[in-house]
Amino acid sequence: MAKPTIHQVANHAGVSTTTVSRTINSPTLVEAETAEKVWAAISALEYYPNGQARSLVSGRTRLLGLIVSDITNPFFPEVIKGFEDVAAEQGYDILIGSTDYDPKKMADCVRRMLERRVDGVAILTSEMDHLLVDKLARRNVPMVFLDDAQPREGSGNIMVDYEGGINEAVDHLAMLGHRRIGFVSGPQQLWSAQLRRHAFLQALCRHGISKDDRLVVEGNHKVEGGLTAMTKLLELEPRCRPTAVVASNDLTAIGMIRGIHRAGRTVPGDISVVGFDDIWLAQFTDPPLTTVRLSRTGLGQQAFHALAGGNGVRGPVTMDTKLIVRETTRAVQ
Amino acid sequence: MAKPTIHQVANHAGVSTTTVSRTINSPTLVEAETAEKVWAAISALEYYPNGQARSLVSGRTRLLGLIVSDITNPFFPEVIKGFEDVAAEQGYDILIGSTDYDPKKMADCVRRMLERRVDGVAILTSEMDHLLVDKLARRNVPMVFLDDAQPREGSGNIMVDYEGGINEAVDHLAMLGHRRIGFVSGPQQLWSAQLRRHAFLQALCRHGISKDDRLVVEGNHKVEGGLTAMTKLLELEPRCRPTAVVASNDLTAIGMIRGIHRAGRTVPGDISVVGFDDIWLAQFTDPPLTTVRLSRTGLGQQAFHALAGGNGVRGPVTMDTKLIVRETTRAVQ
DNA sequence: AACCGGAATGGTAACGTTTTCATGAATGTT
DNA sequence: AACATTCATGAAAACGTTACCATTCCGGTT
Repeated sequence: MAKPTIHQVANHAGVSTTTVSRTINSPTLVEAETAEKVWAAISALEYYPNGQARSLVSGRTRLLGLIVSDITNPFFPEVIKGFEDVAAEQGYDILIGSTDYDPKKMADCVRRMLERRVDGVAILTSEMDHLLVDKLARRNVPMVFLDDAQPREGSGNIMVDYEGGINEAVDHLAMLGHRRIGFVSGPQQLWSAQLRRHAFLQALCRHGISKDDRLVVEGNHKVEGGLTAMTKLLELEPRCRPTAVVASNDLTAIGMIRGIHRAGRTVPGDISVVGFDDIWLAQFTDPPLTTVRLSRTGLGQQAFHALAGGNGVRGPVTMDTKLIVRETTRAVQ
Repeated sequence: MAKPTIHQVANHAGVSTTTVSRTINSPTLVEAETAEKVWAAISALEYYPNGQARSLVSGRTRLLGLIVSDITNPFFPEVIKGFEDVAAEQGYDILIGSTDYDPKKMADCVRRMLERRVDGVAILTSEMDHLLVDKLARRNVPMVFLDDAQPREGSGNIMVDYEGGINEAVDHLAMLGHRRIGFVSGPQQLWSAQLRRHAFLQALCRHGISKDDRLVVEGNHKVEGGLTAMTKLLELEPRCRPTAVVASNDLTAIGMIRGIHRAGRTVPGDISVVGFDDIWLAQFTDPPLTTVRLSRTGLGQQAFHALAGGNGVRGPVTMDTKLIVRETTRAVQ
């Protein structure tokens, strides 16, 4: 009684298992009266179809893999939420795997996904092994990546329009009269970090501001990296010092604000700060952070659609970004 | 070739499927030489056993459900991480479900878990329907809860030692000379919020500080609730106003700090603040937050062990808490 | 009256594993 | 030398579904 099978339901309703299956999956094929009996039996026995058996025969698991590097990074939970919400709506379940930036764990994730026969997998982590990806490709597992440097044929790729948002940010700062604008980048071995840095330099160029290498320093996309990078910028002699800084992500921006405060200066009084991502907490920093928003729930949704959306054609998708002006930017004195 | 079965492997190695299965699952039963041939075939064909088929016959899915209310709440990602890390280590996969505080979505989660035949489910959300829980219980699905008000026979329950940590916090404040200590609670329909509030009042009592109802106000465990609660506390006439406040969680504390700043006062100069949880970002508030730490990765690990740990006996477990002194507390002037 | 077509249902063979149970071959025991 | 015992393997029966092919029954054509 604990876990009734389709046979028990069939018995209880006095029909064949085929009919029960049909009642559930293609209701039009069974007479109303019979269907009623079947449903009665189903709820009487509290029958839940066995997903394993189901997908064994159908070949589809309605299971999607989602690989992220670190769920603890404030960037990811919202991505996951977006993905999961729309997946659940469509009857898909999701299998989460985090790699912790460890190739070994990454390989493990892939193995698990393969054994579970996921219907697709979204790989939202930056460091990925080509051999592993090929392994998935060979088995025709639909895939989607985030900011993949070398997009693969037949795989989805979600591209973020870094240029758009960062341009807006620099526009905004230029409009406020800033000419010495610094940038704290992410780790440059990260492709997406390179993209952001490049977008910044280009925006600068567009405003006819000549590049000053001392104003571009490398962080690590973490709070602590932003803090030390800022300290470095503040050590410049006063006339070189930036009056505004753009960060490669919000965590970095938060670290930078701390650095500025720690040096006894104020934001935006002395220095304006612009972040990137608009993580949830950006609105709660002190003062609230002006930043470029990248919709992460939207990103999750796109990732889902690229995998199981509908038509099955997978191609590149662009996520656009837009500047959210809060209180860390002000006209230069 | 795309998805080789155990038969193909058997053929390729010139043995029976039984032998292949044994090579994988109980290597002692097969001769070294044969095993070698089998492994060669396995890697030549890139064979991954089909998990669905596997668990269909074995009855175990090695799949664990994890239901949370909102993955976006900074409390959860670390819990998930703790849970997932140890689960992966033991060869379990996890199925994530979030309820968004919506009973309908909760019911949906339960149905999905049941259909997937999870080997156990951790329900880390506060609002849960008894009927749903009974449904799981009737099917003998191992369960574990967080701060369950009415622990069920045979189900695990993880209890947080709120008293311990909050006592430490009040000790700390009393030691610094504070006598008028406020508390901003969580929503009182939440059992765990009641527990925290109660722990605070008891700690106060222990220090011979009489309760002042004006100093205990209800928040909502969010930043915005902390802010408005604090505003309310600051409206008290100066001689009643608290010199220190304890928050029911860190989000609330962050809101409170903002409220204090907004009123033109300083932390900890004018008012000391203590949070609860020690979410990741607590160390990055300005100034860094003194708070009571509750190890969330530890919590996730406990949840896993309660489900699949080993001996199979499930009972209550206590998570202890401890004060982390940072920079939002100072001796009263 | 014989026939055809469709609608409703049932029987059974897949799906890819693991788990009996059975079979030999080899080793050890008396 | 006959007989247990272990060891390494294989054949076939599960596991719970769905997909395919019958079968039956009925109303409608000719």
